[in-house]
Amino acid sequence: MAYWLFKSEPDDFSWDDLVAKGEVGEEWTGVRNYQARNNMRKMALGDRGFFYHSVKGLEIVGIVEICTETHPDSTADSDKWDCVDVRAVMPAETPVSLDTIKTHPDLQDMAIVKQSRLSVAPVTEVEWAVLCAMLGVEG
DNA sequence: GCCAACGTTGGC
DNA sequence: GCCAACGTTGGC
Repeated sequence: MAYWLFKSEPDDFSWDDLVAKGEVGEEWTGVRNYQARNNMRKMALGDRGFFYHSVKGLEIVGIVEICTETHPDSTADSDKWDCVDVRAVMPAETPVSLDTIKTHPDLQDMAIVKQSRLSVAPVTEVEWAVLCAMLGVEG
């Protein structure tokens, strides 16, 4: 299984919005960046990810699961953009802030530190384990 | 194929 | 609200 990080502005689509969608989840639409799209193309059913609030909050607030295969983005006006559906698995017991991530020695290579604009990014197994422990959740 | 101009993202 | 970083566009 692979691990990922999804960023969203809470004013646009928040963790609570995803929780409200329940087991069915929601299409992760609107990605118009090739690198982020390519990351989504590598995702598989059952992969897990972090849900991060950008702009407002600046912290990881929950765990999501990829609940569809990659499929065309229904909101795109061309056929080159794909997405997956994600559903909320569990909230973070203790959200982890960007500031904390930036100061943790094991998390310096994360895209959120090095490439802040990438909205869908891969997470390594080590990063996953470290962050799950900090979040107070079972990876 | 290069690069300047422009638009968007996201932290501060 | 500002601005740095980055990606995309389009003229040459």
